[in-house]
This record gives sequence, C-alpha cells and structure tokens, in this order.
Amino acid sequence: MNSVRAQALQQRLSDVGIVPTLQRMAVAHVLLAAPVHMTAEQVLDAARDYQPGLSRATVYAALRLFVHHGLLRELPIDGAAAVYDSNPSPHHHLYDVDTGEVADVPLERLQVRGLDSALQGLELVGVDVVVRVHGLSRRTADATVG
Amino acid sequence: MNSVRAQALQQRLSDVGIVPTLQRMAVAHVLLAAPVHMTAEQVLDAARDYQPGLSRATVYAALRLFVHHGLLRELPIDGAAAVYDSNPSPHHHLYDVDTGEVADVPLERLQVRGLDSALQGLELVGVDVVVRVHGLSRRTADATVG
DNA sequence: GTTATTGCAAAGGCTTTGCATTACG
DNA sequence: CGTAATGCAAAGCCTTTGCAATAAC
Repeated sequence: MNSVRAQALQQRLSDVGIVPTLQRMAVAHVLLAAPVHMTAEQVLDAARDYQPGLSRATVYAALRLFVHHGLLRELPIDGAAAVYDSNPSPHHHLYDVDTGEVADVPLERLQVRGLDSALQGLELVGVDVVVRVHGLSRRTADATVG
Repeated sequence: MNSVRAQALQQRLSDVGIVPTLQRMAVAHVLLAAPVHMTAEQVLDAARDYQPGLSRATVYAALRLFVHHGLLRELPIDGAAAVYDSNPSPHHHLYDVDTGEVADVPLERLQVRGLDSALQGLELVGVDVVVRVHGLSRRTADATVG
C-alpha cells in the first residue's frame, strides 16, 4: 500500500533475482513488511486483500521461491501445515502447543553449547531450537521475546 | 521374537494402560525393542514381519496410542512424514538434511542456556534442538552420538 | 516470438475417519 | 451381550503438478 515500503519490497525481490510481479508483491507485503509467522493459507487470505482472486498455486509457488532465495524460512515446528518465518536472521522459537502460535527468541537469549562435541566433524547446516510452552497467546501476539 | 523381550514389551504396554493385542505387540517389537527413528510407513513394513497383513490404519492407531501414553515421541523435525522416536528420555537430535536420517544427541552433549530468560514466566512444555547437518549417513546409521 | 508466470483443476503424499467385522471379557 | 480393536475403503488436509491462457520482454 505505502509506496515507499512497496518500493523497498520490490527492491528486495529484485536483489535476489526474483521478478516482482503483482502477485509476488502481494505475498511480499504480507510476509516481508514485518517479522511474522504464517501458514500458506493465512498468507493466501491476507494477500488477497492486495490482489483479489490470487490463486493458491501462485502463493505456494511464491513461498517456495522466497524460501529458496533466503527471504523466508520454513519452520520445522509442527507437522500439519508449514509455518513461514519472515525473520531472515538466525534465531530460535517459542511455540505455543495449544494455539500453534510462534514467537521469535533472539540468539542472545538462548545459547546452545556443546555443538562442536555433538558434530564431531559433520558439516553443520543449522541449529533449530523450539521451546514448547503453554500460554504464549496471553502475551503479545507474534512478538519477539526480549 | 525372543519371549523374554516380548514379555517385557507386553508389560510396558500394560503398565501404561494399553491392551497388548498382537498387532500392537508387532508395532512394539519394531519400535520399543531399541531406540530407533522411523516413519509410519517404515513401521508398517517392519511390523508386517511379525504380523503379516497388518493394516496401515491399525499401525497409525497404535502410533497415536503409544505417543499419547508417552512410549514414543513424534519428532518436530521436517518434511512430509512424521518421524517417531522410541527413546523416551529427553534428548536432542542430529538431522541429515540430505537423507532424512536422524540420530540422538544425549542431553549432556548439548546444553541450552538462557531458558529462564526466554520463558519469562511461561509454562515450559519441552525444548527441542535439531542440529541439521550433511553427511550423517556416513556415520553409524541411526546411532546415538557419543 | 520466446520465455516466464499465472491459475485452474487434478493428482499426490500422509493421515484420519466411517463402518462393518471380528475378538474379548 | 457389550465394549474394544481391526481392516478396508473413502475422505481429509496440505502441497505439488500438468497444462492452457496470459503477460513480459
């Protein structure tokens, strides 16, 4: 909506080699304007506010594309529906087991020690820490802890 | 097949209130005789050695039952198919992003620090650490690191 | 005009459900 | 008998794919 923001988003897609079509911009507005955690279906619903009639297949295609180019991360959290995280920097997660809600935890808050010992020469790809809790929804929805 | 082991397994099911039918015992033999990581389909295949003709629906029902009673854990790892972990004690995981292979990491090897600070009063359910790596399969398959 | 993108509908995996049949106390 | 467990087939999610129509250079 905001043209300044729209231009920044467009730039961000272009920077990683993604052609910024109207459909992809709709998805970008939903996901990339702020750090959020959403399922594909939620993204579709929200993106249709920007691009009515946007098709499910196109959203799935955009999500895969964004993930592949490092704009999003697919969280290894639940099982049923994939959750997309638009915070591109490394961090961990709180997960409300009752509501499915997710919140970011900055790296500084939670340190994993002993990695070298556990790896023993294996090539590290990444570390995911998911802290499962009750009652996250009683706190600021979708906010970063800290 | 060992009758001593069979009796121990039967006891373990009974102890948590699960009626040890032949079908459930077949699943128990596959999963609960040693710490393993398997998908439902792998369990079905293996369990049919003990109980030919065992149905898929029955295996899924048994898996849900075992999880519900704490004999198994469903791993929040990644991908399409759920992975069941028969190691009942708390621990973390190595995950081979290429093969889908999983290995246990004992708690002593990998410590998570700062939990209190991240929780800030939330009720903790559990912590999952998944270390994603390349090349795990070149090591002992399905073994515990240590 | 060629290549990329979209969108619909269909298909694909994984899992659950409905319901009749069978086993069990 | 009445309750629980099984098994088949069908249905249910979530996601991907095939393919024709459309848009972009």
